[in-house]
Amino acid sequence: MKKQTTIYDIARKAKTSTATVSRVLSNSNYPVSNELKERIKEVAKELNYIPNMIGRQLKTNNSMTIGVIIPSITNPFYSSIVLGIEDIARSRGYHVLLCNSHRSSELEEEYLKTLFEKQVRGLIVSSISSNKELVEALVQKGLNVVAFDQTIEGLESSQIQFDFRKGGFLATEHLIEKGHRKIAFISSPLTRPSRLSIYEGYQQALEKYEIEVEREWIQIASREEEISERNYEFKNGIDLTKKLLQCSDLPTAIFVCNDMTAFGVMNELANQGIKVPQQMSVIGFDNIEFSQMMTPPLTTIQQPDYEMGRMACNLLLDQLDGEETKQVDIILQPKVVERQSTKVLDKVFLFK
Amino acid sequence: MKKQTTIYDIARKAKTSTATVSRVLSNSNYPVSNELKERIKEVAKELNYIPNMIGRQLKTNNSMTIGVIIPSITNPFYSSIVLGIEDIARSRGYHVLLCNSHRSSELEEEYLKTLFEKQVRGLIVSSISSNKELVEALVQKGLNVVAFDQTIEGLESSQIQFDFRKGGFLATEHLIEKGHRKIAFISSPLTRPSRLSIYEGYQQALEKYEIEVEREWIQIASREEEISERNYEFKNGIDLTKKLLQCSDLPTAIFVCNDMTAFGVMNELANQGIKVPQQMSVIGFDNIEFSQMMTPPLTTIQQPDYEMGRMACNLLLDQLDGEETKQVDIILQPKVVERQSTKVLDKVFLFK
DNA sequence: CTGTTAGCGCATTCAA
DNA sequence: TTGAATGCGCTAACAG
Repeated sequence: MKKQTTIYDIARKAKTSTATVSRVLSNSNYPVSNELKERIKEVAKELNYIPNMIGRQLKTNNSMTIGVIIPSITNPFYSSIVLGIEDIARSRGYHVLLCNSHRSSELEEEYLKTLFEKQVRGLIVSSISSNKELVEALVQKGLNVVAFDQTIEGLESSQIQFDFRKGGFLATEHLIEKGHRKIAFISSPLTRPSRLSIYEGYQQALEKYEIEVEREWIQIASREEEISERNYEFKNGIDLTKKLLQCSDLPTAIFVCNDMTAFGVMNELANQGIKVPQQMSVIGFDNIEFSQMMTPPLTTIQQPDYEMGRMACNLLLDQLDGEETKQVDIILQPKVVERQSTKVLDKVFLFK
Repeated sequence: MKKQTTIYDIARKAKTSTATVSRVLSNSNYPVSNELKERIKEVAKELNYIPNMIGRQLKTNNSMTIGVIIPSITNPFYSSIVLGIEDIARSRGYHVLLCNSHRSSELEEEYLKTLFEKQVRGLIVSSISSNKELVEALVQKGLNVVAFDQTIEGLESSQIQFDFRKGGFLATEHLIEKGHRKIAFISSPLTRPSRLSIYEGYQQALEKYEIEVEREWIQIASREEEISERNYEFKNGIDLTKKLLQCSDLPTAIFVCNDMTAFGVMNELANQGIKVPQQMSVIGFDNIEFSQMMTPPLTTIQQPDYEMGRMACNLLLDQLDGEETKQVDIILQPKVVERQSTKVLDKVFLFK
């Protein structure tokens, strides 16, 4: 990188001081005569001046940058959230430093630290780590944090939660209302609170309607795949469905913990010649953009990704701009988006 | 943000100088006695010291950060590329500042400037803008750039190109080899060189095999939707297919300029009860992860997204680390990934 | 081996 | 209205 032009160069050429140049070029409202103002701007343009924000940051201790940590950037659910965050950040003059934890606690901690070192003014995070010491330490040091997706219990910061338990309940109830009683559950490992809640919702619905379910119908992946496994969830859906289909007594409906996994489920069902929804109903969770693009379009639980991103960012920037650290705690409500992957149970199944 | 502990605080408490503290904590290999080294580390831990990279940056003029500009973060093609970039960047100790131009030239220019202001050491960009003045100016100022996807003609920097024309040719030829002669083309606006090349490839294949095609079979969207239109391409596919299906003489196969649009095409075909591939063959372009998840899985042209990201990043960092600005120009080759959305034309169609 | 000092680019206090 | 001077946190040249 060559030596860049600085305000000093401009000051010299415009025969004035760096102070005045700074005042003009940083749009300060400090009074400067119009004549001088013009001259400085002219010289700046002439020299192709582009300010060095590092200098400004060091002085003002205000980076106008926020950090975002998510588990997976290739999962459309998260990329939609990031889009929401970014849209708001941009409109309010902030920039986003995006980090992809790859579902790894170690990477998450590393990023957490780096973001702080880079002096981000705030942080939006879907934490994967059960160890919250570091986040808490940073909050203690004055970092503003908004947690979403995976909420961090006891953290002194704003949170955007989602009622996963109710979502799990609604999904299961939707199937029950369609006449299903043999309802399978396919899920990634229950290592995250969100997934555990979904599972609880499923169980609660079964209980409420006094339905008993075969052990084998509950297929939960045992290991969490970390780092660079790209379509991990899709593959997971395929594998778990294979296992499920080995049961002697098959379910008539499957509730899947998220849409990406549900795509794997549908894929394997198609492979084995099982028609959705005629022979098997499938309901997902998240309502990512792609769920409407599937054939058949996937019935699922709506989690407003883009809006969550916007909300999280607005919350954070309100805190940053307002100086006051009032904690807000929001719980978003789920709803069923019925499409064509679920249907009323055929009588032939009912009396089987 | 409260006042953070600095090396000065540590120096005072450890009864030494900031220079020595800096030497120890920045892992310099400058000799410091073990005893003092230990003491400093201890005090640093005690005070929960986290270095301020802004200070270091201002001094060393080395941010260890690279910028990335892509048109859409929610398009899996780009998010896979970003994943590839990020994986390499991380492994080589760099960080990524990601910007989403929303297919807007203005936003792109704004980001370009901001990234430079933030002192990124290099830039990986899929440029949407036809005005390359700003990029060129920045390159002139010493910014290292690697362009991909949309190549920037005449730019003094490395490029990772893709043979879009050949890809378009191969896709069309694939359909021709399956016996198709009535081959439609559906595309987003041909405003980008990449898409124009795909279209040329399509035309060349038709010419080579002496095939004439109805005007109406070539459906190209007229306006490029910018900013925050999330599933723009999907919708586009739906709209253009609707138009196409109004033709009196229908094609037997459709070549779509990218997978996302192809999803819209397949969706609308399903809606109108037209079976893929029995009644209509569809081939896409890109081979994003989701194309394998569709029913039927989409036949498409492979563009190695993740690997392109890795390659671009390695190229850039080689330049940065090596000091030498040797320009590399790579043209990646396309290949057909045959899945189940295309099939040999039925005789019933042949003799119709 | 250790400490003193200068300065990276900028904004801001203070004095004029 | 302008300019000189200071310092943000850190590293590096230099001196000891």
